[in-house]
Amino acid sequence: MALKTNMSRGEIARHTGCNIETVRYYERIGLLADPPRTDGGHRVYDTEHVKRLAFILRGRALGFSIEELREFLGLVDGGAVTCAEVKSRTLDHLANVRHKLSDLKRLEKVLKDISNQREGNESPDYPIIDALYDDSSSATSRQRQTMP
Amino acid sequence: MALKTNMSRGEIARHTGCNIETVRYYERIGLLADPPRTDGGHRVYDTEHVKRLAFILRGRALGFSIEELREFLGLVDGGAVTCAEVKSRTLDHLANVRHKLSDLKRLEKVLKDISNQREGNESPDYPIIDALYDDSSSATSRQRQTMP
DNA sequence: TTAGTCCCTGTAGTAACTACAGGATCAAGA
DNA sequence: TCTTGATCCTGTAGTTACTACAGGGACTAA
Repeated sequence: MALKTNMSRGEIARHTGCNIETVRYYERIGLLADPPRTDGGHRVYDTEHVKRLAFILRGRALGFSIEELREFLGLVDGGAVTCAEVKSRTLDHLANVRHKLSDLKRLEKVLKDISNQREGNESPDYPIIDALYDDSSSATSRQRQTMP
Repeated sequence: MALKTNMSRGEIARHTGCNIETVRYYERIGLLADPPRTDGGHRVYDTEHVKRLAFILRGRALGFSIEELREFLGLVDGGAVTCAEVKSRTLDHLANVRHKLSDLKRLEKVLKDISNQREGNESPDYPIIDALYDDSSSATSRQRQTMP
């Protein structure tokens, strides 16, 4: 369906499936720009706002912190970073994303195995934990989910 | 390297790369079991604790909520759920995981493109946002990242 | 023009950590 | 064995990322 323009705050919240208070929060902390208003003071959002909000929400669902998303969006907005910085940060993010990908793939496999096996038997110890655990994964090489 | 047993709280925190207070928090809310103690009252952790903690931390980094992780761990511990419930929840989680996978793959592709292109030029609008945005992704079909 | 729904702002609560204070325990070295 | 510095203990309070509520104003359909 085509995306309606000139939406209210409630409408973009409903469209993206988030709480209206979350939209408000992202505006307050500067992650979403303040949209124009009607004469009466009601906010009016366009498709760019919706896209940006949708991006933030999915990013959050994927475990990126607000500050990481601020950086992603900085790449878009052309913030006060140099070209070399953009490249270096992008590569950092890429490594991070690839780690998450491989973790998720292992988890997917285990869940698929469980749902295939399980119907009448009761094998008690699923390898779920092992799916996201390997001995080499100690500490420092991994990124944190939620900033300093 | 082989995993040391009988670790202190500080040691498992260091080994998994998390804050010592986080370990404490997970114990307080019952996500990690209370380990045995020394005569003096110091906690003593074994490899199972470490694995479980590592699992929780990665799960959190992937955007699963504490309650979702409690369910995953419930599958392991054989909580008070029926076999049919286990299956149904597993399938829910699987769908959720696959959504995250496809989102991450798109983000990976865009970041890779950026890091390949970008060196001297300045194409200003990266398709980052479009990577995690598609018009069909309205609201209700998506799972939330952080519980009711 | 009024009734109902939605939006406005400010403030306060919750989830998931994170930090700090003041004291006890532990392990290594003298 | 004693000391000393690092680490652990408990309790409490702060932070991040939302979420909820209250009291009043704007918008729209009848």
